[in-house]
Amino acid sequence: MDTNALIIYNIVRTNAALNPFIDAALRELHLTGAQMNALLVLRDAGDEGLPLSEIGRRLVVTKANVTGLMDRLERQELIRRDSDTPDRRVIRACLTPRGTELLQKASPERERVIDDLLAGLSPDEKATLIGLLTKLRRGLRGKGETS
Amino acid sequence: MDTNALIIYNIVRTNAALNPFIDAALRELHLTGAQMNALLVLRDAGDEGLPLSEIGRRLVVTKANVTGLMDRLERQELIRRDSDTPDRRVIRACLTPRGTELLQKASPERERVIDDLLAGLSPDEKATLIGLLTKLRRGLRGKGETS
DNA sequence: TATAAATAGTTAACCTATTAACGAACTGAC
DNA sequence: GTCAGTTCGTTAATAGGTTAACTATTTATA
Repeated sequence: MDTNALIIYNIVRTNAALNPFIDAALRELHLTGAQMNALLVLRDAGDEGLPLSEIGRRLVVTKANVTGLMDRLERQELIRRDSDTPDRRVIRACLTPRGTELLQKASPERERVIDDLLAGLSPDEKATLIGLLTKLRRGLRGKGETS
Repeated sequence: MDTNALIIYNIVRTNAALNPFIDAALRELHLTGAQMNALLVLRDAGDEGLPLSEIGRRLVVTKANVTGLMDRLERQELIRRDSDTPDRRVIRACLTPRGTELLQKASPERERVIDDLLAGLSPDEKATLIGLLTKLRRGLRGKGETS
């Protein structure tokens, strides 16, 4: 395998290797990674929540996917949809009290897991890694798709 | 966001950013990334193909997923299932002539796309990136899941 | 003002992935 | 030889992702 293919392989493989650890911490909360990310976006947004389209932009997923995600979070009563908006096309999602409470319980644990996973890298190595991945992504811009 | 969370973010984001480019090159072949990976595994295996369970191990996916993948590749007549095996539980999959031909057509293009995507990094940077991601993954071993 | 274009969200169909349950076949211990 | 356990593959249900087609609404323009 040449160097370039090896880089793609390493990124895909590392991403895949990290997921089970992150997911395991979420399972006892009956949440998936995608659901947690959606909840975190909503928490950062504050009390009024966000239009579904904006959630899609922040998560970099399609609006069809947002519909499904919100359906499943709504079924768990972690978010609610609010149609009472000035622009009547817009539906805002926001955390329920139950959703807020779940995040408060989950955040310290999440941080602990992440810190543990990356304990093998020094601060310098972490900075280098962030820099290289960022540079790689910058090199993708304007190459065809909007990523 | 602290450094550790930023690393996770960067890996997930970079992986997501790469996928559309890789996928776009596959679309004209009517293949998905998962299907291409399965075909590549089968090509490396040679003429006799591989048991479905072994394909799952190499792709690091479940056997249920292998069943579905093979179903779709078989429908396109790129692979075939062979039940005529010593152990009658085992089903081997192997490339059809059509599957082999498709890979020959696809490989140079795939390589070209990958090289283009990584043109922004110097050889030194590429080596460093591979080293750091490998080290990160090594740090995960023995931490709970088998990755 | 009427109409065309853009935007917001849903739905349907598909692919990839998971877990759980199952049947069929093999293996080993008695 | 039989029976328990294990392995192989399939199926079904669920989740996350996609694109394409659709409705409803808003905005811009002629």
